Amino acid sequence: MRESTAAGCDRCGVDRLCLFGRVAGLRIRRIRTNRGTPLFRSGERVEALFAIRSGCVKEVDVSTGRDGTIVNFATAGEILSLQSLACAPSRTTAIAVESSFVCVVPWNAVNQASLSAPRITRELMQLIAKAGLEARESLALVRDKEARQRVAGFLLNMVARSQARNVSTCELRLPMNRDDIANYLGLRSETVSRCFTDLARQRLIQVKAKRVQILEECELRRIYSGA
Amino acid sequence: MRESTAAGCDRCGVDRLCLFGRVAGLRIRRIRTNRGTPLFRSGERVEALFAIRSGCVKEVDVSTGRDGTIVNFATAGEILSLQSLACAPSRTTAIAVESSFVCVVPWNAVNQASLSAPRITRELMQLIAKAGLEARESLALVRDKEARQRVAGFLLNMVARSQARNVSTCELRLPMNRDDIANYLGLRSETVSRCFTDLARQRLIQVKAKRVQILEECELRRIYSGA
DNA sequence: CGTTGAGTTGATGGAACTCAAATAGCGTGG
DNA sequence: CCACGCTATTTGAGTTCCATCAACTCAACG
Repeated sequence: MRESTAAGCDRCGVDRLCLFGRVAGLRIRRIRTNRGTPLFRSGERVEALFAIRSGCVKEVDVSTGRDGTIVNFATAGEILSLQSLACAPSRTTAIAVESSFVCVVPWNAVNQASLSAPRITRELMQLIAKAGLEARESLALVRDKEARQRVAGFLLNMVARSQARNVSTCELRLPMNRDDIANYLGLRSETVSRCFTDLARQRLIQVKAKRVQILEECELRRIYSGA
Repeated sequence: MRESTAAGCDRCGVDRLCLFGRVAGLRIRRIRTNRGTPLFRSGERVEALFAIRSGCVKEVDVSTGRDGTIVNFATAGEILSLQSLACAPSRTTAIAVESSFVCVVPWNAVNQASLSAPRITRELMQLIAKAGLEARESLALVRDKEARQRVAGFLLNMVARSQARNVSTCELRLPMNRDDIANYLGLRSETVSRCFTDLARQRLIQVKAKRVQILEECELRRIYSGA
């Protein structure tokens, strides 16, 4: 709809692609999704790359029984469907956790652009590899860790990602509800809740619904890495 | 040492790269590692892509306290260090689980080759994306699953990977010991052992040390996906 | 035959799940 | 503004599953 370098792109993780894309004439569409609305569904062929401008989108693996498992939360500045080029139909469904603005960059446009500029190819590969590393990190987050550690790690991760784009702050707004957090961490919402109150009782954090303040980041980090 | 298309390359996951590489003059070194020997260590800059020709190599995240956590087993035909281009120093250490033969393909050679042939770039991206997807799968394997399910899923995964290169067979040889399996699955070796005997008691598998026969794959699959 | 290391089995406690009930938030309409 | 209903979250009690620790089996080896 708009020019790809409109206000906010400088904080967007895809900005480099956008800049290169502008050179090659990349067309970028922006869409708005409401809470609960899917960006793409499991089984569909994903033809585009989704860059989250604002809001939060969860990627859900619906193949694993029940209501599926959340494999990733993508927040402002992050990119979705990076590994979709590997398998024709997507294995995940992407659902907005809250109202979100998303840039949609068609894959063939990206590929076009990357043909003319090898640097784009390189950036792209690094982004894909990074997405893989993040999957490994969330693996480390849930395996061998008990509930308190997982929750601590989750908070630290959210803070780090929030600080990557905002000014350094310890005030955190969690876009998703407890059930989603629990799902993502392989726990139950009750357990997550207990951990929150537990950490709050120790004065490491302060919780008020979706607002969390990190009071003792160091101590939290100590808990995460096996207190 | 040898020509890259020597006997066995047709079963190797990297064969396409090798073939293209031959065109561009890729130099491929082959090395042999004994059990316990590291291919590369955490913190080192990984300059090459490692393709396992035979044997088994485990990738260990040593940052997570104790003796580290195994994030991946690479067996014949699979490729290691695909996401190393995303972060300068490797976050994992790669250790041979048994005596292994490995092809070492320098990254700059790969990049050279990919400059001249866009198809190689594309293959490479798909391989990297696939590695990311596999990380997500192993995430699904340990999260929300109880011990029996994890072990069942592990066996199914090993069988599938073994069948991808051998003739279809239900006879399986596990290259790694129980501790490594337990580590990989986020369990204890005792628990893995119990699950094995449990599944064997149900006549779904037959276990004899490192040799496992899959008797009822369907039933195993049923257990994996939440019996 | 004793030693060593890997693997199995048994007994026990603790962490997290389950079910259930209480409480807090939040938007809606009176 | 307050009452209402709805949902999200917190808290409590009982149960299950797995980690822990320890004993035991088995095979390989000198």
